[in-house]
Amino acid sequence: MEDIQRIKRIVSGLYDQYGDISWWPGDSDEVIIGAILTQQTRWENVEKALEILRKQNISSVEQINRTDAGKIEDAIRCTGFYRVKTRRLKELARFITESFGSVSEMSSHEDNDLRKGLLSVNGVGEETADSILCYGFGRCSFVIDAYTERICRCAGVKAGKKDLKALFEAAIPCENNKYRLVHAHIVEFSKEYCVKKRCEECWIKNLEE
DNA sequence: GACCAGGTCCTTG
DNA sequence: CAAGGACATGGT
Repeated sequence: MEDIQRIKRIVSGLYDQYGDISWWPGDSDEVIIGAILTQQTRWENVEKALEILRKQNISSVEQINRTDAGKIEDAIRCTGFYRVKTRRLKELARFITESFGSVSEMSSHEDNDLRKGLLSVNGVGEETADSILCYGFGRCSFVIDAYTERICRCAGVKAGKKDLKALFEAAIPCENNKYRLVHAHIVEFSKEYCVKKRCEECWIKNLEE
């Protein structure tokens, strides 16, 4: 079976299993901040940090620009890597302000402009950039993470990690809600089966028939 | 106590 | 280019 076909089956199987779920809600500013905070970190800890940031009025890009690094570090400590993440938040916020003016002004730019810009910031890799595009700006930019790769390996997809983004984008109709849903499904499925090593119960490895 | 989490960057070979 | 380490806290 072709890779693309396998991926389509994964996508529809996941939808059958989980249906419509709400995942990573929040305005553009919070998604941008959360995208940095969630790097290599459990989402529950990110939520705690976001709550603290909200209470302290540091939950927008503009406020990140204005707030002392030390104060941000304290607020996001529970997400780990808090010094690097503070530096990344600062650099990203400064970049956004300097090259776009503001978060709302980013909306008028094309996906590719935004993506290239985001990727030029130290600390923003592909997954972070695509998360911001998909969940923060409603674009059709598919997020590939470690789980996606794992599931694809498990399903017998031959393409390497680098090619997965293009494959998923070819397999999914370009509707933002589908994009966010599929990525969400992959994460939920992975936590439920791969992480808990319940591989015997996993249908992904039997896509053939 | 060991091991991992919704990554990314930097250094080495 | 691939592999290995650093970044750090919190949960199982």
